[in-house]
Amino acid sequence: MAVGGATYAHGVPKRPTLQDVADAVGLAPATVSYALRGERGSADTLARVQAAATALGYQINPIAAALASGRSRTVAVLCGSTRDLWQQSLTADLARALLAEGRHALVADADGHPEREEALLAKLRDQRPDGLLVAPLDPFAAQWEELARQLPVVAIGDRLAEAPSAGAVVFDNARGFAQVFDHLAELGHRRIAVVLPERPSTPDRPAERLVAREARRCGMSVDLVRTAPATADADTMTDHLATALGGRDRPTAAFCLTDSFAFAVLRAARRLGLEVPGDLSVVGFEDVEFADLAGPGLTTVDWGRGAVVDAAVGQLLAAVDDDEPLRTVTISPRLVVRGTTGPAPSRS
Amino acid sequence: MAVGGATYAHGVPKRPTLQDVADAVGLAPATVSYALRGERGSADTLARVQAAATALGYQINPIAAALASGRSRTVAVLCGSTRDLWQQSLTADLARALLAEGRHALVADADGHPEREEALLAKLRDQRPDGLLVAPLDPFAAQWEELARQLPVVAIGDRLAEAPSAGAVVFDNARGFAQVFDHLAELGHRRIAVVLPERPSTPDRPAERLVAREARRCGMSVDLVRTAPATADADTMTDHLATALGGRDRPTAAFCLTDSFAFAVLRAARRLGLEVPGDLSVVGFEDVEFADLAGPGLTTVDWGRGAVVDAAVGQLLAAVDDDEPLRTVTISPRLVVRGTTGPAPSRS
DNA sequence: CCGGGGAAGTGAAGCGCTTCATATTACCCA
DNA sequence: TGGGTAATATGAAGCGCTTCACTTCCCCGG
Repeated sequence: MAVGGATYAHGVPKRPTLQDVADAVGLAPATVSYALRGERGSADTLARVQAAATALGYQINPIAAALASGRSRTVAVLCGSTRDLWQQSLTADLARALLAEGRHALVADADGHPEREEALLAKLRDQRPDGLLVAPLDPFAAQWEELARQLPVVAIGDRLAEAPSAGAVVFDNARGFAQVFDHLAELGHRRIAVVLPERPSTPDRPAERLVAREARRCGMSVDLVRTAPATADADTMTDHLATALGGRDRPTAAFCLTDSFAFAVLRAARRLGLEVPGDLSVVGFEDVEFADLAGPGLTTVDWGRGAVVDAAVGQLLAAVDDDEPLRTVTISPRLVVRGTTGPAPSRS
Repeated sequence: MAVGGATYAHGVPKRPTLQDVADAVGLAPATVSYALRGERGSADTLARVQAAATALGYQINPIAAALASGRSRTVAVLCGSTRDLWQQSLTADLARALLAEGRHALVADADGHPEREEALLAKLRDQRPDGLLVAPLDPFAAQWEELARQLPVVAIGDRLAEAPSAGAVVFDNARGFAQVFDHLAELGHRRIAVVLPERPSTPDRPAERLVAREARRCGMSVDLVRTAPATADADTMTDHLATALGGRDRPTAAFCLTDSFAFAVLRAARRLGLEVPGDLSVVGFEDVEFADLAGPGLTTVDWGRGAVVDAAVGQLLAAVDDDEPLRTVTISPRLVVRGTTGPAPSRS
C-alpha cells in the first residue's frame, strides 16, 4: 500500500512459539506444554522451562490452545439489554470479575430483542466459551435447555425454566415486594401503578401473581403497566403513565420493577406536571449507582450488585474448573427509602 | 462424577465440520471454505455449498479459522475505568456496535490502574484481536507505539502521544471549555474549582493549559482539584471539596471534567450542606444518560456518544477490512444547561 | 539379581480451518 | 483447429497447541 493504510503484516516480530521454547531448553514441545501448566515434569525441568519462556518472552497463543484443547478460558456474557442501567453496570462488573479470575469476557447484548438473544447465543457458542453468564430476556425459551447441557450456564435474575441443570442467582422478590408494599401502605397509598417488563413467552407470571398477592394483603388496588424491557425513554413512559394516571381515582404511587423504569417515570411525571413525591411517589427495584442522585433520591430496593456478581462468577467458575454442581442462589433485598416516596396526597 | 456436577463432555453432539459439508456436496474442503466466504467458485457450487451447510446446520468454528488465518473477527475493547458512568455506557455501546458489524467484543477494564492497563493489553493481544478500541488511562505510555504498529488502534478521548499511526476520536476541548467558562462567567462566577483526573505520566498538561487560558480570558481564578480517574465516590470528593471550598474567597462553581465527578461533587455538596445551585453551581462534561435526572438536572457538555461510537467503530473496521488509513476525528461539543448552574451567590 | 511399578519425557496425531501452488477444465480468438 | 488464458477446483501444508499412548529409566522389594 503506497497511500495511507499501514499494513500490519510487516513489522510484527513473530512471537516465539512453544517449539522455540522447547528448542531453547532442549526438550520436546510436549514436555514444555506440560511444564508450563505445571501438570507434569520434575521440579528442575519446570524451572528451566519457566526460565527459558521468560527469557524468550514467550506468551502462549490462546487461540491455538483453545483449538487443541476445546476450551477457551473465555466466558460469554449475554445481557438482555445494556440500555437498562442496572444491567449495564452488571455487565461491566461481571467482565471485571471474570478478568480478575483470569478469564476473558465475551460480551453480547441482545438489546431488548428476544430473537436477537437467540441469534447471539448461537454466535457466542461458536466461540467455544467455557461457560455462560446470562441475564435472560426470555427465561422461558426452549433454547436454554440444550445449551445448559453443553456447558455450564448461570442465569442472573431469573431461573431458566427449561433448563433445570443451569445455575441461577435470583432475587427474593417475595420479600422485596413485601417491603415495597408495606412502605407504600404505611404512607397511605391505596392505589398504585406497577411498571413491569413484558416478557415474550411467559406461561405463568410469577411477578404478576406476587403483585396481586401483596395488593390483597395490603388492601390496595393495582394498575399494571407493561412495557418493553429496554424502555427507559420518557416518551413511551409518558404515554403509559398518562393513561394510567388519567382516571379520577388515579394511582398515587408507581412501583417500577427496574430503576431505569423508575427514571423514565420520573421524567414522565415531570412532563405531566406531577410533583414527586407530592403528587406521585416512585419506587425503583434495583438501586443503581446514582439512584441517590435522581431527583430527590430514588426510593428503591437494593440487591447488592457485588453479591450478585460474586455469586454468579464464583458459581460458574467452580463448575468450569472443579466440576462443582450448579445451584440457585437467592439474594435478599433491602429497601432503601429516599426522597421519591412520601405520604399519599389526600383525595380531593 | 457421581455426585453433582454435570460433565459437559457427554451429550455434546459434535458439530459438523467443513469436511462434513465437503463430503455432503462431494467437493474438497478447500472449495467449501472459499465458497462459504463467497471468495471463489461458480454460482452453482456456491449455492450447493450454502444449501448443504444450512441443511447440516454447519457453523464455522471461529477458533480454527482464527488460528489458520491469523485474524479473529474480534475487536478488543479496553476501557480505562468502567466505574466512570460515561465509559461504562461507551463500552456497552461499542460492544453493541461491533456486534452489529459482526465482530465480537473482547472487553477489558483497567479499573483506573495504569499498570493494569498495560497488563491487560498484553493479554488482549494474545487473543489476536483484529483491532483495538481503547479509552486510554495513560495516553502518554510508550506501549502504544509498538502496539499501533502491530494492529489498528483507535483511541477514544485522547490521542496516543507515542503512537502517531493510531486513530483517535477526540473532543474539541477548546470549544467545550470555552462554552462552560462563558456560561459560568455570564452567571457571575469569578472563582471556580475545576475537577480533573490526575494522569499518571503527563509530560504536558493540555487540559490544565486550556483551563488556564480560559480563566485568563474570562477573568476568573481557578482552583484545580486533581483526583483519581475512577473517583466517583463521595467520600474522596467531599475531602477534596471541603479543602477547596474552605477559604473565605471560595469558588462558587465546580467544573468537572467527567459527569461522574460531577455526581460525586453533587453528593459531596449535599454532605457539606451546600445548596446546588444556590451556594454552588456544578457543571459536568459528558452528558451521560440520566444527567437530566440528577438533582435539579446536571448542566453539562454533550459530546454525543452515538457519534463517538460510530466514528470509532467505523474508522477501525475500515482500517481492518479495507486497510484504510486511520485518522483523528474531532467531536464537537454542545453545552446543555440544566438546573445545577445558577447565578453566583453574592459575596457576603 | 530380577521383575514390577512409577515417574519423566517424547512422538505423533490431531483440533478445524485457510491458503498457496498446482491441476483441471472450458473457452476464446487467431 | 490449436495454443493461451481465465475460471474452477483441489491437495496438502501448515497455524501453535494439547494429549494419548508409549518408551526409558530408575528405584525398590522379593
